[in-house]
Amino acid sequence: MTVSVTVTATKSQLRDNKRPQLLDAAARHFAEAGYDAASMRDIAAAAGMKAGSMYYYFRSKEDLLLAVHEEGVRWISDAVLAALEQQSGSWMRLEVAMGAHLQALLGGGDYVRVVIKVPPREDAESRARLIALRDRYERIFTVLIEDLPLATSIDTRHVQLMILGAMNWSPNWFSSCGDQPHEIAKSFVESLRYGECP
Amino acid sequence: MTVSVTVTATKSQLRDNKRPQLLDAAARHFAEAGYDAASMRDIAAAAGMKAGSMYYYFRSKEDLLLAVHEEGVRWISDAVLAALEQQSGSWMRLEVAMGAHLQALLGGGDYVRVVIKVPPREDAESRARLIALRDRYERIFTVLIEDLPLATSIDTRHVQLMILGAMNWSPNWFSSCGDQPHEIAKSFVESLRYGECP
DNA sequence: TTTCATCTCTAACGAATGTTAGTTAGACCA
DNA sequence: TGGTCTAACTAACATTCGTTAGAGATGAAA
Repeated sequence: MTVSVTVTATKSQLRDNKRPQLLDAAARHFAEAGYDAASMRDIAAAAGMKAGSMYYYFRSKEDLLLAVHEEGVRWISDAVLAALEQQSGSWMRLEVAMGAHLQALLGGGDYVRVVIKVPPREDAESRARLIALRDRYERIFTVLIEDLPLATSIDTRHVQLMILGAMNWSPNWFSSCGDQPHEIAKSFVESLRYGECP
Repeated sequence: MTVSVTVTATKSQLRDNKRPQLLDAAARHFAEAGYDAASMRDIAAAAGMKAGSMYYYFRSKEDLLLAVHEEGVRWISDAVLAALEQQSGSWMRLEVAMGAHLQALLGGGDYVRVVIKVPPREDAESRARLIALRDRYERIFTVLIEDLPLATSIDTRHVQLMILGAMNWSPNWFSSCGDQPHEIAKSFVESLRYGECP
């Protein structure tokens, strides 16, 4: 019995073996070239296949993008939630969350880069579901920001938009910056916390 | 001599010069669909021409994008510099500059949206020149931020990256926000100025 | 009226695209 | 051994794309 179980497990592992490579290749190409400029033939070649073979795993190019998106959202969510565990102090919690977000986005994470840089098409079937996924992720920051002891005149909604914008725009300049993701997070939080000099 | 000069000038003005309409159509399509998904045929149709005719005005699609970029940078630079005239007070100057930037970006400015959302291709010939143009524009904010009386521990370089990121990311959420560009600018500045409650 | 530059169109080219249909090699099961 | 499923391939299909060449059309100038 155990033998047969082991065999089937091995079999199903061998079976879907190239799906991860395919997703990796897609994530890399989408992140670097964008949706249109990343051709199915290029992605397939990077995964060691021919273009037609991909349709055994994914029904369409759009499906491939959606799969990458889901993986990316899961990845960054896990990273941020893990970083938040056992952290206390509202400012420190925001800082580690931002650090994890920036690390996931800038530290070579192709999947996350796709989530940020390559939005699903307007007419994509599962667009609504993906946007809902992303909204739920961003709600982590809603809570973190509402916990901050900010000056009463400040609109926390706008603070959140500012913070997410600042982070998500960072791939545009990071390579020529020199600082580490966590240093950048710390600096961003400081700018928010200590504003005008007394 | 002057007569002939005047005549040729009048002639070229009287001529049905569709270059501006062409640029408008290109800006709109690039802004809404991105570079690849905006086809020359669609752009031409929106300007009341056939695709082949565009090549009388522009040598290539890439050239068209570059022309839109230049126009966009000029537009937003003029808007921000005009808003800064006769404004005093470092915080107020930052606020009006941000308000003008956001207004140009969110108030239906297709050219500016292209500058922000559609970067020139990696292999584009004039990419360096355009990046230089944009850098010069962003240096307006370098000065504005260095003039702020910020807490000494704060890195003004990161403040600038945060502000530009917050602004340039705004097209992603603006439509479902409800606030006006200038209100958003004011709110962003407040978040920076009055941080932690005393 | 003829000439000439300006502007636009038509028609096509070659390349690239996402996708599909049919096939094949190999592993597993009865 | 024969039948079945998996996973990949080949070869093409129908579009669409940016771009070009050459031919008309239009209006000003000579």
